[in-house]
Amino acid sequence: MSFESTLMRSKATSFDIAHLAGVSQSTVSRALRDSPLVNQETKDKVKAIARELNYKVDKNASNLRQQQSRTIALLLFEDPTTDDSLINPFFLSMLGSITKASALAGYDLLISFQNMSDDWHAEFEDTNKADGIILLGYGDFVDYQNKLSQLEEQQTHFVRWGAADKDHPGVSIGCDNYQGGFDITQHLINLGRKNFAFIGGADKHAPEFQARYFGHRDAIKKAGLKINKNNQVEAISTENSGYEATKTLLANSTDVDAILCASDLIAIGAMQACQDSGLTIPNDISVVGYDNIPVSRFTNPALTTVAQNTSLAGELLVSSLLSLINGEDVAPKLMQVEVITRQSCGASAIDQA
Amino acid sequence: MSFESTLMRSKATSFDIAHLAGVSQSTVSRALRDSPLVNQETKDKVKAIARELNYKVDKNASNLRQQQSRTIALLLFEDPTTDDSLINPFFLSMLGSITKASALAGYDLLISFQNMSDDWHAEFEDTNKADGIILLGYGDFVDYQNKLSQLEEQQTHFVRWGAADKDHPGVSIGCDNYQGGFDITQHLINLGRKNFAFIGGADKHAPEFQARYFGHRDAIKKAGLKINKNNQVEAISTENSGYEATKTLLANSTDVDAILCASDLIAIGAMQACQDSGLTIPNDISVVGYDNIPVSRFTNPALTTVAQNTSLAGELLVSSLLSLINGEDVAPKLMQVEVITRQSCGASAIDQA
DNA sequence: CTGAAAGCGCTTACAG
DNA sequence: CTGAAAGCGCTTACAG
Repeated sequence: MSFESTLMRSKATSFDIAHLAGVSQSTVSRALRDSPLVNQETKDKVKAIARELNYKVDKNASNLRQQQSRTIALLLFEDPTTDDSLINPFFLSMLGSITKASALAGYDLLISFQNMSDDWHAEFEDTNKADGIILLGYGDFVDYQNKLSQLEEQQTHFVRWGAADKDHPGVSIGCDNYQGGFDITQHLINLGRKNFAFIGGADKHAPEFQARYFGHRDAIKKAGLKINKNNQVEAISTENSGYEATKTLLANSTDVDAILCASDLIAIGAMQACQDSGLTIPNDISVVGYDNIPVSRFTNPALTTVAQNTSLAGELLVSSLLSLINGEDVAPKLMQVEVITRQSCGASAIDQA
Repeated sequence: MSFESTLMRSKATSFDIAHLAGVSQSTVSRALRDSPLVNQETKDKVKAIARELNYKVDKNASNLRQQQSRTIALLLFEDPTTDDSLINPFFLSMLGSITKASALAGYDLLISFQNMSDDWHAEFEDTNKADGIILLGYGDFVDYQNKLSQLEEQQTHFVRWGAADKDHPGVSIGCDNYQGGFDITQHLINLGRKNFAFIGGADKHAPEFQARYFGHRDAIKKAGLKINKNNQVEAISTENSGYEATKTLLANSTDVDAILCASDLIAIGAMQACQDSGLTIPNDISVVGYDNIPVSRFTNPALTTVAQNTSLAGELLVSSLLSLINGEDVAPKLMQVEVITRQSCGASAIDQA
């Protein structure tokens, strides 16, 4: 036992202040919350004493009484990552704006991994630890969807980052993945590329990736070019998975001149695989990504990619959730995307030709 | 008003379970917490009903009664960043392990920016929202130190990432910055570099940077090389600041052949400034960084830097804080660093010469 | 092994 | 404008 724990200060309560101010505890409570019922002089006196005693309202008592927590839970999917971060860098880039938006709204932000508890669907709101939940990421969408349905059944307040789809439960905030896939493919077509490959899932287990694939496919069709189904290779969003998938692709297809990766992490692995196979990017082959993660401007060559506005995303996630908590109806939101042209697509080389 | 809010489910309480199980509410409480006092059959019955009703213990009530929150507050300094992330990437890389370590210990993690509230030094523990605080980052250490002293005075439980120093308040977990500065400079000396510059603060406003500088300086001295005081240029940890400082350096000193940057972010700006000035890295000049942030392996050329074990750091931060909360004495911890050799130092070129 | 009761520190309806 | 009282949903000392 340390010295400290024996000497532990006991925190002041509203009764202590009431005693010192010569008023009732109810008046203290009202004064501190700036109730119009309380005389200004009384307020001033109470506040002065509170300040002096370093008094802070006990959140547990206050929350219990008011049956709310003024807290948002942010649940992150624990991703497999190359480094020790455990979190997809794209989500990491939203964290600042989510934190800021929560604070500005007067809400605390609780952060946790989704898979640390089987009960994450109930853990937060049912215990009154949080008034609502923000969900970032998932492993397999099909499994995830079941959990979402449970959340909805239990009338939990939640919003999630991801693909908007009428069949999917809950309110989603996401970018227009179809358009992103279309636009960046169109960009490659404009650059003269003809034989495309897509690295990443293209089925319902990863609906964002799937929408990107559909946009990609439709841009190719519209240009009257050929689609080779064998040139779509599954990958999860990691460098390693992108590397392996690209190795597989290159072993089977020798004429590919452009690879669209479903994420920047995949693209980093894909570039490495191309280079290890003796291909020069972008001269022999274009490689582009999706997400515009911080690393993407530093890869060699710098990665052409699709940017999603993470700052706005964070704000929308928070504001939508708060609306939901307030009992308002909230529509899913679809944000615009932007193609970021750098070197890996071959834009500069070809543009100047 | 939406349909939902009218139909709001009312959560089950321990009294509901007691009623259904035909026992007292105290017994329900004991059974749910697996008290050895309760008969196994009673426990089973109570637990079954709780599961069925989707019952969860109300945290506010439980915390209020127990006068603890089982929550840790993580306070991040809001950094100026080039993108919208607002958080230094080095701290971001600790987030996963902190989150994980907290969850494993049964603690919730509250996350907030330090500067969102003037009162952050009291906001969390005094309100019983958190049992203790983890501090990551700061702007100016001198200002920060005052806040730390206040925290200590109020007997708040806190740990911080940073330089251990007997004069600094509180328990710190950090890496051996002196050694890191020494080792990477020694590495450059081994490579044949002779005229050094240091970009970053070297005074008490940034003690980690200062320790790195001292290590740097002592390595140069030990090798019998000259130290040019004008070759230390102030910079905060951003790419832009690193860029500007390096521009200033290059305008005044033409013979520098190696730059040690106090952080990777600074180094990224420094490399850009060198390249913009027509210098080739590492042929004309070596540039090395500190932190081994995710981006550092992708810069062009890849950045030689000093790695700090962020995964272990997160775990130590959490475990130290929990010890403090439990009234144990906790010693500051100093972790070892490791030089990560990549291309920007010129190792491969020179090694092979 | 179980129950009745107190109490954690607030907010707020009720009464004046 | 102010106060006395109830009650939010638990945990735990006390009594049996």
